[in-house]
Amino acid sequence: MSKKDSRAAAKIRHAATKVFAERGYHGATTRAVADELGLSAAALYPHFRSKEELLFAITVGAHADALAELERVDPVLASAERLRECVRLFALWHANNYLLGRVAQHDLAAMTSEHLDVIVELRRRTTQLMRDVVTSGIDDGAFAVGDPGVHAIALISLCSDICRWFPSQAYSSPEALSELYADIALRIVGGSLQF
Amino acid sequence: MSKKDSRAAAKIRHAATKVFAERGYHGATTRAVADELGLSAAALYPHFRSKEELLFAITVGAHADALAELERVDPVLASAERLRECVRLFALWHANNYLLGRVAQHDLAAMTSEHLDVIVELRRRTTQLMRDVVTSGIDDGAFAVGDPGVHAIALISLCSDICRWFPSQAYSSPEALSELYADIALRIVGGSLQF
DNA sequence: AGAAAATAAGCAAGTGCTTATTTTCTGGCG
DNA sequence: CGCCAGAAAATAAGCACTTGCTTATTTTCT
Repeated sequence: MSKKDSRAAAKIRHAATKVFAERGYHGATTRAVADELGLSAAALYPHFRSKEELLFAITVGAHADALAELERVDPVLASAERLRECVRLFALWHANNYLLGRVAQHDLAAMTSEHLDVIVELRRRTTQLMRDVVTSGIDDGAFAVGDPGVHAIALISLCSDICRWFPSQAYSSPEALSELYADIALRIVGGSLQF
Repeated sequence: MSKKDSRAAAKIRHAATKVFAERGYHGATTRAVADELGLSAAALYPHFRSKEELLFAITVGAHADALAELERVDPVLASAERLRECVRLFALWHANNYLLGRVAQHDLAAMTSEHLDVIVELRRRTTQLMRDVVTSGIDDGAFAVGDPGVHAIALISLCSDICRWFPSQAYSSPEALSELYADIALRIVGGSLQF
C-alpha cells in the first residue's frame, strides 16, 4: 500500500511481463515469475491476490498506455498531420514496449469476464479514436477512401502487430520504424500530402 | 495410418484447432479436445504421440496452406495485379481460416525447437515471397517505395492480423474484405494503377 | 471368433495458492 | 553508537487439484 509496496508490485509486474511474454500466461508459472526476481512463489501474494490479477494489472496498464499515446495527439491538427502523428506514436509505443504488447494482446482469454470488460472498453476507445481521425480526414477531403472503419482496423493491425516481430535484425530502431509506418498510414488512407 | 485413420486424425485436428484457438495451447487440456468429439482423452494417443505433436500438425498445416495461396499467384502477372492477387488470396485465407490462423500464430513458443524450425522456414518463405513481389514492382517502376522489406512485413501484418478480429459485425464477408485489403495493399506500396 | 478401437483407471509430475514460521527491517532509547 | 521491541515481508512446507500420458481391459465391428 505504501510507496515501497507499489515499487515491489511494479517489479513483480515487470518480471511477470517478461515471463508471460515468453511462455504465455498459461505456460508461465507463478514460480517462474518469482524466480525471475529471486523470490519464492509465496512472495507474490501479498501484492497480487492471484495470478489472474497480476495479468490484469499488466494488461490494463498496457492498453491504457497505448491509448494515452493516441490521446496525446492534438485533434486540431490538419488531418494528414494528425493521422501521421497518431500512427507514429502508436507504432512507437508498440516497438518500445513489445513485451508488454505481446502479453496485452495474447492472453485476453485467460481473464475473468469482469476484467475483460475493462480491456474491451479500452480497445473500443482506441479503435473509435483511430476511426474518428480517418473519418475527419475523409470529411475534409484530405483522405480518399470510402470506408473509415476498415481503414482504422488496418492501421491498428499494422501497429499492434509490431510487437509480434519487433525487433528484427533489419529493423531495430523504434523511431525509424515508426516514421516509416506513419508514411505507410498516409498512403493507406489515400492521403495526398506526400505526392 | 489407413484412410480411416487419417480421417479420424483430421477430426481430432479440427476439434483441437477450435479448443486451442479458444483457450490457447497451454490453457487447453487434452480432455477438452476429446470432449469436443465425445471421446475419452486416451483416444487421441493412437493418432498423435503427444499434445505437442497435435499442435505441430495443426500449425504446419496452417502455415503450409497460407503459403500455398501465395504460391498459386502467377509470377508473370504485372506487378500491381500480382500484388493485388497475393494480398487478396492471403487475406482471404486468413478470413476463411481464422481459427487455424490463431492457433498457428499464437502457440509457436509451445513447440519443440525441431518443430519450430519447420515453421520458421515456412514463414521465411512467406515473407521472402511477399518481399519479392514488392521488389519487382519497385524495379519495374510500378511501386513507389524505397524499402521492400518493411512494406512486405506491413502487408503480412495486415493480412495475418485478420484472424485476430475477424469476423466482426461490420465485416463478415471474407470476399468483400479481401478485395478491400487488396486495394489497401496497392496504396501501401504507392502503386499507381488505381489513380 | 478375431482384429481394431476406445475406454476406465490411475500414475507421477506440476499447478495455484495458503499458512504457520522465520527472517529482515525500522526507529526510538539507554 | 549499540540494542531491542514491534512491524513488515518473505519463506518453507504442503494441500487439494489438474495435467499429459500409460496400460490393462472391455467394447465394437466384420
